[in-house]
Amino acid sequence: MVKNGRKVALEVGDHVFMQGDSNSNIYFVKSGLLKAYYIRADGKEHIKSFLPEGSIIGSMVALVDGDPCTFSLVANEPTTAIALPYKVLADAAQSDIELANALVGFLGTYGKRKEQREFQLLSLSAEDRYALLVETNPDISDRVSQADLASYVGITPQALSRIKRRLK
Amino acid sequence: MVKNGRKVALEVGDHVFMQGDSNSNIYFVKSGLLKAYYIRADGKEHIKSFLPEGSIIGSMVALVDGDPCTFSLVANEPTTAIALPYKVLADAAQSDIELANALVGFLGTYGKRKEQREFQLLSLSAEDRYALLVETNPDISDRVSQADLASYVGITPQALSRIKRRLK
DNA sequence: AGGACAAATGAACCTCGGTTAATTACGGCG
DNA sequence: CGCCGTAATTAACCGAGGTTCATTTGTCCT
Repeated sequence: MVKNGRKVALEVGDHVFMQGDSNSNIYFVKSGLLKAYYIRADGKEHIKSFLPEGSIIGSMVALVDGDPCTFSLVANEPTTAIALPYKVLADAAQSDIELANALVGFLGTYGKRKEQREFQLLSLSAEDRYALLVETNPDISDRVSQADLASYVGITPQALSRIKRRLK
Repeated sequence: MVKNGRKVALEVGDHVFMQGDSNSNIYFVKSGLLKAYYIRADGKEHIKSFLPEGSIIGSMVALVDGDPCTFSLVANEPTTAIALPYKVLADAAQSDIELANALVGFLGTYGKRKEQREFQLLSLSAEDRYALLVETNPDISDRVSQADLASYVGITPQALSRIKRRLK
């Protein structure tokens, strides 16, 4: 099924889609690193997640309801990915039990990830979230800028710098 | 399918499950109001979500991986719900295409909700989150205590009191 | 009506992170 | 090597929210 997808090659800074676009594809990241982020009305950016090779991503509301994407997706490194329209997947799943269950697996994993993120944002301090990120994803924290790390944690680069000093 | 579930009746304060329990049921809230919350190591509570009648809830990691529940679920009003083991659902979905697609629908909706919550926690101030809650769920904000509202928004009751005053 | 307990508000003080702006690394690259 | 643009750090100030504790407002109960 995935083999039917369209291959996408991206240079650093290329966007897969922008917040507000109509785009109901699911993307399978083959190599490189994507960055998903929100832009607020006042222009501030907030990083939603990092998507290294092996990740699967799409805007849930765009996939499920066909609404405009709620975030932007950009390449942080030269990246290759496979694009597959969700509708194709969902339609095929109507008659393909195996595919339907694969979809269940994907959605379950996605829900799990978001549940963890919700917990972290709700119950952990910025310092704890940073420490957790470094501990669980040392590779990621090496591959992105301080500013992006800070944005992911939900603070400014300056605050992250302070935290790093505190942690000595 | 849902008819095969076990009926659960709860008084105010009764727990459906506690954080750390093994419980891989999906619950369909028929009437009343449930409250999902995390307990941190230091004893602080943080409300994950309110589940009024019509909601569907379960601990995603418990459902998908069989891990201990990551949060507690308690009745905030006298509540009736239907409990259905996720495994039963998932297994039945292996051979029932319609059910599999219903499951896809549930998981998609769940992912959407969590995506929105992530956005709010990451990009909105406490004041904005409170205003948004009152605007989109006026019923909920009437049915729960100030302390619970504050906990959901991610602040203390005192801070919420200040915010309300600011908003006059 | 009065009493008792919980919920909500208010005030004083403190801390963390935001803001702004200056300063110091750290690459390319001519 | 020195220049320049970007990233990272540091500092000074400010404001939102946390903490603690006191006070007020409810609400239920008899």
